[in-house]
Amino acid sequence: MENTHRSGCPINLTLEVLGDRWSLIIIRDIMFGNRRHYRELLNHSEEGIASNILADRLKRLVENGLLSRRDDPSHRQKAIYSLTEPAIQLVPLFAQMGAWGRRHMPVSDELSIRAELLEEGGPPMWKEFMAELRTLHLDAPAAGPSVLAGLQAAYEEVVARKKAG
Amino acid sequence: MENTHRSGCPINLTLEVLGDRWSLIIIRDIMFGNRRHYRELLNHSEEGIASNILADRLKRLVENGLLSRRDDPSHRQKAIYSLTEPAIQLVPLFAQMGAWGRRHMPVSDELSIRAELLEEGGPPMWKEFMAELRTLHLDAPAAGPSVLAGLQAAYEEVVARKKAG
DNA sequence: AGCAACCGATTGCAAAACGCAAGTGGTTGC
DNA sequence: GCAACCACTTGCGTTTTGCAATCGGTTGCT
Repeated sequence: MENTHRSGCPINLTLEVLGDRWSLIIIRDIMFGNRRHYRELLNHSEEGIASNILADRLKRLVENGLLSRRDDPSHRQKAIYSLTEPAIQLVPLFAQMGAWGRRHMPVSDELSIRAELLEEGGPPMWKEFMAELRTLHLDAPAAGPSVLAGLQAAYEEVVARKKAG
Repeated sequence: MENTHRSGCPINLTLEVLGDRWSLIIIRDIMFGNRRHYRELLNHSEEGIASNILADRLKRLVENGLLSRRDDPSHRQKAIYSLTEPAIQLVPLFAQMGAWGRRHMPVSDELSIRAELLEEGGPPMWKEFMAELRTLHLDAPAAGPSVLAGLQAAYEEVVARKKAG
């Protein structure tokens, strides 16, 4: 028993694992941006995470069972980070966080379009998205059209429209 | 422009306001435990928050518009903290956090019964609960039976059963 | 074979946040 | 008048964060 918890409350325990300023950012980038390597997470980070923080969080998230890490067969030094089933089940939480942020915080258009679609899609879309994440991260059999591709296309359309207009 | 944000992403902005180990704990205690005074939050804290951290978080949450603070007419020194509408709209987020924690973390029975009921009740119950919170915190007109009382009764029943059994 | 670019981190260091215990100045009830 | 209570604050040692530079190893290109 290395780990002593503050309390057995579900909300507290969730906060003990995910309650900091970076853990969910990293999971978000893996989930919605399909960034699977350390270097991708570091260089494309919208929020500018520091390399030591990223390394620490990846380690903690793997220890806590939210990510898995395996070697990349294409490069002896590369590691591939994947979502685990518990992390995939954070989709509804992300949807609610996005919906709340969109309503109450000064979000930007291009970065909130995905949250908007995810909110409008509701639980059926979340389930579909989770199934897709399982095929990407857990080697589950693929099925149906891609929610991720739809979200990405919508994002790129907003970016393009902003650039044009 | 006092505040510079890491990015305009809704999830990031939500984390900038709520992404620490205490802010949501405090809102949870006000929301589900109806603790409205500093001393109540401090002394009945399941997780043992320190007094300076509590003071700092209350200040920040008021500054960020999640709580409001007003004088208690019954005691010149007492302050009453209330949820604002943005904080009340965190109910679905709490429901998802509780559901996730219950599935993936070592929760205790008596502290997770409320999360279970909130999950089972689904969006209709959340809406009802939010309406009730508005009457408690925003002086909205009261209506219907009390979700909060139901959650509290269920919690106390589990506690009593544990004590007896 | 040599070399630049890239790989996932690690290190050093200063600043900020945290956690604990004690204390502050004031109010209330008896 | 006095103990209990009120919302906080202070001091201080520990931990975490953020930033920049660096590490030893791998890869692709020539």
